[in-house]
Amino acid sequence: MVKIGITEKKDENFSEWYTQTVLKAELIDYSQVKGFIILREYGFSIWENIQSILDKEFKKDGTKNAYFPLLIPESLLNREADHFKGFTPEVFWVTKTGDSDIENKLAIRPTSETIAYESYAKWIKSWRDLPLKLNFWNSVLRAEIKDTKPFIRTSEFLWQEGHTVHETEEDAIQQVEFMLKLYKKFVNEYLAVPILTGKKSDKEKFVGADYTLTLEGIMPDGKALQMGTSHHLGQNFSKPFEISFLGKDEEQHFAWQTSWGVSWRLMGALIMTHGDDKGLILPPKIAPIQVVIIPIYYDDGKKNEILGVINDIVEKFDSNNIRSYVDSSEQHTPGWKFNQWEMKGVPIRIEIGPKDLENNSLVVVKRNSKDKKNISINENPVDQIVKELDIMQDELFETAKSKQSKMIYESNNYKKLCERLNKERGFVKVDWCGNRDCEDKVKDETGADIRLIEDENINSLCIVCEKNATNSVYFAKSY
RNA sequence: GGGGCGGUUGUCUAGUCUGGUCUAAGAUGUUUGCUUUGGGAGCAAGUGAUCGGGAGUUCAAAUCUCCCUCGCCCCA
Repeated sequence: MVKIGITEKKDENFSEWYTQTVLKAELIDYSQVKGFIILREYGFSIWENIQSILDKEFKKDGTKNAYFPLLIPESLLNREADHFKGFTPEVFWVTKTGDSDIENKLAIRPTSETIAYESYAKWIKSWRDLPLKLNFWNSVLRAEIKDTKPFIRTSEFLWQEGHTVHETEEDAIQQVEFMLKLYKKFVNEYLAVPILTGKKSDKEKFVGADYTLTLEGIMPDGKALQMGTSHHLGQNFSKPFEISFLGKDEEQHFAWQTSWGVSWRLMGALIMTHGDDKGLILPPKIAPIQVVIIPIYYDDGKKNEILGVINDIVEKFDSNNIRSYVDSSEQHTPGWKFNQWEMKGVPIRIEIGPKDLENNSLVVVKRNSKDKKNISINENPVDQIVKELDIMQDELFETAKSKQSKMIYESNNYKKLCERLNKERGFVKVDWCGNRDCEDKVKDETGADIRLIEDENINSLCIVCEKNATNSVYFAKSY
């Protein structure tokens, strides 16, 4: 047999496996420019599914979509000093039009806070204008010099950024927490990826935020992947951008703000979490094609009969909102198609050939378990497949959860913490005093940082300095 | 930020060390025809590469030198 699929095993050479999978499943291709990838139609349709589900949820919460420009004047970008400092090393600048220099250079947006808030300041006059909740589906550019990886770290990425403005701090906090929960629910229920959630340390939070809430995935190689963030911006932007309103008390107040986003990193997490040695495995709820149907025939008579049966099934799939595809191409043998669609992660495959026609049945194969069974054409096969898709969605989540739980450790000994982080990777839960020095010490020794703060106000000792600890946190190496 | 490996046709690989046999080989793909189809079919003919880009050394460069670029891996 010629080996033309994925040639690396997921357990043995995870990085190479990942690269091959995203390329061979035709999710992406590389572009001519370092750090930039082409999202191909199959990959884009996964992103479209993510978009459409989240978009509905945002709108339910009263958030509306808008679009802001790609180019930001430097004067706007540096109005909030911390924010500017945080982003400036990775900003792409536009300095010319044609051959002429631009007098005031323009930043290609690394994120839209500044350009949006300039407008927000003009639009918001009174408490009646609040809350203002907008979301932008766009791409942002942040120069990545090294260690680029499709979906995980690229210089341009697709995402959504939500930007809300509120009358009170309580309202803003509620929004920040609401978005975290919304994201978590989506990631768990649709992507079937288990995550941990919590607060970022001051070192790791979004520059310009009071605090940042995060969703952290644990990839099969034990490294953390930040899969989304929700920021409480406090009044850090409303003050420099003068987003103020006349309150019910007839006084001027600075507004309270939030921003939150998820990117196509979610797709990276999806691929890493579920894939196997044969390629992608896509959870049914997010798969562009949920069921692929492969006809098998030896002569034209059977061919027409089989395609007829398939047409009936496809109609039923359509009316049940099941995304199906019939691979009736004649340039490949069924065996080739089996491998191809497995590589592309389609949850369920149906085979139908002369033998099945005789028995009045279909062969149904599940991508995750490779279980193969016959189901009768007469007994509502579509209903059965709908059920199988539901079951598979759950199975993928359960499998991912049990794998993830094996990579979460606790420790109360500094040496063991370092050993663990250096050797086995994974997340290690420890108690921490809240001091930046202790955080940096672990980073220096292991390369790991605090991925999230889980509990606050605990009563224990810091694993590094052994003074009073205030938080329990997870350390991990990260993408 | 530091280090290592690599780029040869759409894809994968040989050739590079030791320059000449390379007018670049094989597999796979692709096109046409026949034949086949239940786990990556077969035969035949055709197609496809300014050897990542630039400069240099040389009588002669895929091969040596320098610069650039893209990808991958390890470390921080």
